Amino acid sequence: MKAHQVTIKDIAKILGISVSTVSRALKNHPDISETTKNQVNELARKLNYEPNALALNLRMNKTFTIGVIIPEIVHHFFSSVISGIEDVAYDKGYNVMVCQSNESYEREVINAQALLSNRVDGVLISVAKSTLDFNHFRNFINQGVPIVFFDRICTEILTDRVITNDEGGAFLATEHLISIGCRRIAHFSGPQNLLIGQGRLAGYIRALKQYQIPFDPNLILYCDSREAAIEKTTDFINKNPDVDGIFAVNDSTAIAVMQMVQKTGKNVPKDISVVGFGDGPNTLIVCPPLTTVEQKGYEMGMEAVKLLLNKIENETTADSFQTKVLTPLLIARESTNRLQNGSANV
Amino acid sequence: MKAHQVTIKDIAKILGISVSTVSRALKNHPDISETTKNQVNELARKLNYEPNALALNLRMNKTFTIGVIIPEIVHHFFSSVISGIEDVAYDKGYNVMVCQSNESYEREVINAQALLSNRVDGVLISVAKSTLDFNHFRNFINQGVPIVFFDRICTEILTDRVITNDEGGAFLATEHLISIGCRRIAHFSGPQNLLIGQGRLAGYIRALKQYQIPFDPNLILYCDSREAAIEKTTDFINKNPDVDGIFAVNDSTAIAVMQMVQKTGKNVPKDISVVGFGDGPNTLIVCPPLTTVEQKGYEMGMEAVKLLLNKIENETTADSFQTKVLTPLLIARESTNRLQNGSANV
DNA sequence: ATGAAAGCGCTAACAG
DNA sequence: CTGTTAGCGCTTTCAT
Repeated sequence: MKAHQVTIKDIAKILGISVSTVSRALKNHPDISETTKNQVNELARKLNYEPNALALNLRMNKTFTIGVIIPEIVHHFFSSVISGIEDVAYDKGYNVMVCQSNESYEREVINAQALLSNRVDGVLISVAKSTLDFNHFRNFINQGVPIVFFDRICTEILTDRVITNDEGGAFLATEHLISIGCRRIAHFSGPQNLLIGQGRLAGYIRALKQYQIPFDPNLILYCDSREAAIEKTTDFINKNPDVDGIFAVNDSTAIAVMQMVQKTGKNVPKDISVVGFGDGPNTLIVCPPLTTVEQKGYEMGMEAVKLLLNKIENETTADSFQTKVLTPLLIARESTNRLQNGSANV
Repeated sequence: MKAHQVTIKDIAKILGISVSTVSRALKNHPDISETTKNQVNELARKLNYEPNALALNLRMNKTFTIGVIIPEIVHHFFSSVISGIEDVAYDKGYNVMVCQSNESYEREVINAQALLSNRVDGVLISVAKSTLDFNHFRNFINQGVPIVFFDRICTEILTDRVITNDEGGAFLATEHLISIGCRRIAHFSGPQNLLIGQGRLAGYIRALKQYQIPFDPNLILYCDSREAAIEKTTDFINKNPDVDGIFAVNDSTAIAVMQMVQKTGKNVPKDISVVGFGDGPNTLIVCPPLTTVEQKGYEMGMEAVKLLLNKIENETTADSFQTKVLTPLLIARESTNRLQNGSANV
């Protein structure tokens, strides 16, 4: 069914010249006469000629395509990252192939294989929660395909990386809670096999230490999704009625926590102040608006792809790897505002 | 820099057999002896052989890749669609190449060219707001590459389509406002060059007619984003103080409208009830939770890619096109609940 | 059961 | 300035 796609051979035949001349004319090679160039280009346009990227890629051993392996597209942070990746890649003439792992190790392996098979020039990876073995990533290195990890990085493989300073961000969040007077601060944490989870917990602990707030392990609860928060918050609050501040590992958890706290009749921020992490669009919509740590997805995507393109196009940088750390800022909103009577900040 | 990727030639040389034998062994061709097959497969695994998809695609004139052109990835609806596309495509052994138009016609054209050049087997398209000319899409048809439009479709080109029944959804939304007692209902509309904008307006008008509510063109305001709503709502409410219901073309507009209405001191839903369209995650988070029309992005993606794969794999269906219409449902929440005193529905 | 050879569309020496 | 040729990695007739 596929119609015959026009090739340089067709153009050559019609014009009675050789394919190499056509090829060169199309590439504006200086050797070719203006007359020929014009003829070729005109006919190419008329026939709707589209160069066959497959043939080109095969010949050149270069695809101008970069792969992305990401846990989930339906997620404000990750879709922002993709957007950043796409915008930069597009400017440099690269295509992007996005694969979702859906947080599944098996699917991540298959994604990696597909990208390898398609001979992408490089790969950007954010690791799935369930991934514990990293050999499918090592394959890229072995085949000479550069990779860059972002956000959910893998420390076992030496490559470029882009991360948020999670520890620092968590410190800011916790420090902020302390500064507004909270003394019994809970942390709703992420999985501790992910650096993100570790870092955010570490920042929380460091802030407590620095301000000499006693650290109570009972105030740490593994809870990193809206669903988990809805399930666990009420019970946690009942068991720890003196808690006056909560720092959650991400925004959606924080928002759900806030809503559950409100359901118990307590006031946010007066009784319990809440801070999230991520600065997604929901933070402005929820009531009260959520204080959070901004996590710049779009910029992370841009930085990651820049590092990757640098490796792809610069042979010289092959052996030096860098880790780019994005420093997050605290965005204070009503969910931690104990002074005024919180007018909704739209 | 790129390491030499192992080819069937390498395997053939090492084993002292021909490439065709290797090729056949790898494909489990019945002609090949078990011994040879085993040898080949074992060596392939040992050498980390990955078939070169480029060569295969070139040879077969088939890429097992489908392209997607979408206005914006950072958008709950569209990222859900992509997710649906990916999941089905993945099951059928296809890769997905996602391109964002960023609502720009020029970029859409370039995306189309890139996909054409990469010889994707088919394309899924949701048209950019600014697109008025469709020849870049006709190119696909001319080259025998099937396309399916979804959500933001193009009626000028005859293809398969997947849409939401926007008119019906808008009717439901408006009818709901009428049923709770609203009589001065405004519509914050989308651009009228998009069918979506047209359909949602049409449903609104039909509901008014059916329930004999006088239609007042002054109550229709072009306003389809959070930013626009923040800018225009206050003024609109001041000029039309008797408005008691608002149906907005999408959720983010509806949410911003609600927040602005609240800022004027009016109560939602008592004074003004609000309905959105889309059922994104924000609808549950906002206060009060937003009544909306559910728009199933994930399913739309699944349906669209199914239609496409059917066209790709079934020559017979080449000339019959269908339009799949997803019927939306109304999800009633607190933003239109005038009876009780709205306990937040988490 | 296996091999030789052609060809997918394109580029790049090399030769004139 | 243009043509000839080989080859990228793979599949597939056609031989044997």
